Amino acid sequence: MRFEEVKGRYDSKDIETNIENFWGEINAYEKQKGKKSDEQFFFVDGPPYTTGNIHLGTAWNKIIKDAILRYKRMDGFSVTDRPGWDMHGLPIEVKVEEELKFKSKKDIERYGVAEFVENCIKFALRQKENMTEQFKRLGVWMDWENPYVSIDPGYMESAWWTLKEAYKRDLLKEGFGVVNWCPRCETAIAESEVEYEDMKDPSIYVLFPLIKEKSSIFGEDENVSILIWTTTPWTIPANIAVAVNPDLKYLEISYSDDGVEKRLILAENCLPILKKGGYEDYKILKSFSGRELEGLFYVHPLKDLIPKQEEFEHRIFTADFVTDENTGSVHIAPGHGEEDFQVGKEHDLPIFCPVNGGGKYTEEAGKYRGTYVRRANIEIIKDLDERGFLFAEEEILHRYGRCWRCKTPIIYLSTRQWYIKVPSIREEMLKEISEVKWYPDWAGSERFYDWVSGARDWCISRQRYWGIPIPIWRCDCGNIEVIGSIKELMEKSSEKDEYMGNTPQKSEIFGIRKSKISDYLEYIRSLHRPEIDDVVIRCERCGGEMKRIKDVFDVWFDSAMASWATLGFPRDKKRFEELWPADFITEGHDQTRGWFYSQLAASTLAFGKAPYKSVLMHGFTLDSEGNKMSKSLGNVVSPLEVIGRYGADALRLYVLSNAPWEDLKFSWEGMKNTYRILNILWNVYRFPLPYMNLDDFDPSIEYEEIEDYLREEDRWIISRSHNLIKFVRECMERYELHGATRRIRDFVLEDLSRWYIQLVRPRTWVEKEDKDKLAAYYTIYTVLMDLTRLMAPFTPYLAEKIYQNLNFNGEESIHLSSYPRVRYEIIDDDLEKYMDHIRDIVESAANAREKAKRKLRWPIKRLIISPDEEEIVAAVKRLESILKVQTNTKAVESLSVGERLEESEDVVSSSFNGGIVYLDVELTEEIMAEGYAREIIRRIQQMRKDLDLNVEDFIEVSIELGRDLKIRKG
RNA sequence: GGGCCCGUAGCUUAGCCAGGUGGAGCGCACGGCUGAUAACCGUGAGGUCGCCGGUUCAAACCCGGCCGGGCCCA
Repeated sequence: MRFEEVKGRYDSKDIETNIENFWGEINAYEKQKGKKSDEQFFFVDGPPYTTGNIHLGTAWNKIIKDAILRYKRMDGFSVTDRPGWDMHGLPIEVKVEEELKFKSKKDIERYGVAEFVENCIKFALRQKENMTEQFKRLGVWMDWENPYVSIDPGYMESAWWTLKEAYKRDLLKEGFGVVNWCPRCETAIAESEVEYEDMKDPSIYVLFPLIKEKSSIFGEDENVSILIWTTTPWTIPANIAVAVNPDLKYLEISYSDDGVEKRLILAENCLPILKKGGYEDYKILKSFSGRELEGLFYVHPLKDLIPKQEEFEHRIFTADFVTDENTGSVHIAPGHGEEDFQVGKEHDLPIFCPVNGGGKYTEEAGKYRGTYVRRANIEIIKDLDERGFLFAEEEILHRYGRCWRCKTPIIYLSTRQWYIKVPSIREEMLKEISEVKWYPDWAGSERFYDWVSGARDWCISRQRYWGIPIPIWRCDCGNIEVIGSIKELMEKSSEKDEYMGNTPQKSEIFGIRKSKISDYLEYIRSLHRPEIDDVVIRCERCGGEMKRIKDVFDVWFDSAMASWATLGFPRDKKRFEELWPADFITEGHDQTRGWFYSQLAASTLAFGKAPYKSVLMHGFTLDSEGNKMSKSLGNVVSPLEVIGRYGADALRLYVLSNAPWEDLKFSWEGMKNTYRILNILWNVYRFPLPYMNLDDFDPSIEYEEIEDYLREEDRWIISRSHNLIKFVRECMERYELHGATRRIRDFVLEDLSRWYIQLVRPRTWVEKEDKDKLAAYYTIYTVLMDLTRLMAPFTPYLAEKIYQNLNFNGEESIHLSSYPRVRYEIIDDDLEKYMDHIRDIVESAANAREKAKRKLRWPIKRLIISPDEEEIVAAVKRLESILKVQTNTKAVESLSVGERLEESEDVVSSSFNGGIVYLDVELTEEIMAEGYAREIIRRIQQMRKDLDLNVEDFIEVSIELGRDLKIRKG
């Protein structure tokens, strides 16, 4: 038996286990890697963060990548498919802190940084292993044994090199800036590490009394205050200024407060808020533009409690960002807000920030010293009220940021941090965006372009432990050294004999294989904190001791290097010159401000060039309602659960049928349906096997040998399959994976299962040697072989399974074979068009039968076509035999174009796209005989089925006829 | 509040770029086939193409506004 006959339905679990083992046995992946090609496809994997498990989104991401990489390999490219892992950063630190039940940084210091970092290494490595196993289960072929990891000293060195490039180009600066700050983790955190959610906060309106001696626009007896609004009372101790919009209209209002006449200033559109303070009676006295208010002085309302405030002058400035919401005047605390900071910088104001890293007030906050800022809100409100400055107070539910790991509400603090001066290279970056091919186009030209246009300085420093140590050494004299490589550090280090003298990491970095290193942990630790912090450099300027600044890099800086760090650059320049920049990357649309951005910034500063040539931006996975999946909503679907129920192939085909750049609303219904399609394909595949075996079909037969025996339907399905190949290839070139998969699904369902297999079935039952039957076998075989290779990137297991059974002299694995190529000469577009018409007519005839209540089992005397155009006539003429069989008709007639028939008792009609079908349903004796015969057959078959008989079981039949029927011979 | 994307039958969606009869699958109702059979196939019902306005002889499609969802930012 040439082909293994297949019993039973499509069983994904069985197939996928079986094929996974098969790949393992023959080392399929390694063999594929061994295939060399001159054509390189340098793909860079966006490294997932190693925390917890994969989810549906990361699964989709890797499946998209795998489908594209498999396609590229089959199409003859040598593919770089090294996966990456993002393993540093706060999320892991927080996990480890949780494991160790730590509450603050002090606990870490007490425990020991070295031990803590070692825990982080172990945690990250453990998660990496977990997630690798899960990705593998999706059928993803990547170089899992040899991933790039951001914690490898070799990788870290690339980050050092990059920072030094920034330094050389004067793109690195240290400066004060306002950052998102987690008071628990006591570090700056990235915007991406901030999670926004609704929170209740006070919402207060505060009067800042103007100093009349310095405010000439008011009369001498006027005690006027400017009204501001804030949801962070705790920032008022740090208030330095008030901002108004220069172009808005402001009003001076007189109102009565417990009988005392008072005056305040607010924006015209904010009048309604007077009611909030309970002041229904008021008078408008004057109006000013914001510009006229500029330069007025006011008194800090809590200056008696905060002595330091006595030292500052408080003034009104104008700023365009101020809107006429709330009061139209914004309280400015340059130490506690980005915009505030900008105002401060512009006007050279003091950056007053009386809050420490732990979120508590410092000495400078006077009365409030030692209090945790959010806890001080109530007291501050009370103090304002006692002094008569609290105009109104309420509560507000608004979105407020929390540290996404430890959930502590963040605060904004001005601190000294290290920055990459991105605005200096912004124009270069924008230019590079247009050099990149974006899929879809708007991902680059609109979304990303807009984002980069607003690019600001990139804060790269973090006050934490688990990250790439920033390679800046500083001397007390102010001199700094930015170190670009381990070698450079060793040369400059005054203790180089002790540091890294004979440790394994040195060997690794200078080219000795990792397998010789006895202790991988030690190797990784060598370049991390705290070991690295002990290295000192002799200051060239003053001869003093330079020490490393304590900061580590923002993790986004790590992954920004991926495209060259994965090539070992700068140590290995050859591969870099050969491959860089990346041909292709693909990630979710959240990476617009993430990896797409960080890579572009780093690459532009280091090479003046985008690190990727093309980018596919994909969507997010949402639940069936279109809401995001989150643990708190309880709507998370695990990819492993999906695989458990329907298999990896079905999951892959399902997610790949979604337009990549659109969000994917996961539905179990959709999964079920996709599984069903694979089952139909499975049935199509297994149906001919027994017949082929029975006839000892030889698949080595060539098209030219059998060409003359091919029926029209054979030519048709072959033509269809080559048009399919053409279409799928075109889609893949544009990364329109959904176009490809949907067209394949349609082909399987419509062309193969519902049409060709129905047409071809009777031919396989002929029990003698027959060229017509052979032609059918050939056709099915050829079409299946093309189809299965076409599908290999999408459903790698099922494709392999079918291939392994059908293949006779091809590659050992389907994934080592090449992608089908179009044979234009066997595409017959006319024939395909004709067949469409025939299918329309058959469908319409079925419709007419329904009207005439005539089952398909009963033949029809005549089928008459009234065509709207000559093409229909041609189609009917060429494919008449198919039409006859499929409509179970004795005769087919065609009228001339436009000619119609009258309906009658025996003639029913139904229109189709191209004309009208008439059925002559007159019952002749012959037709009745045939009809009843088939009724009897059907009855017998049903009884056989009810009795569970086999095909080869013989039965005895006796038939009793009703009195109207008689035996008719023939 | 801003940028980008999405909004088509009960559900999942094609069509929109290059305006001119809105297609499909699931589900539902009815039926067929009985040599793919715990499968397969057909017919039918079901659509204000998110809402409003504009351009046009003609708009699901182009333009503007609004509403709802997503991502990112403020």
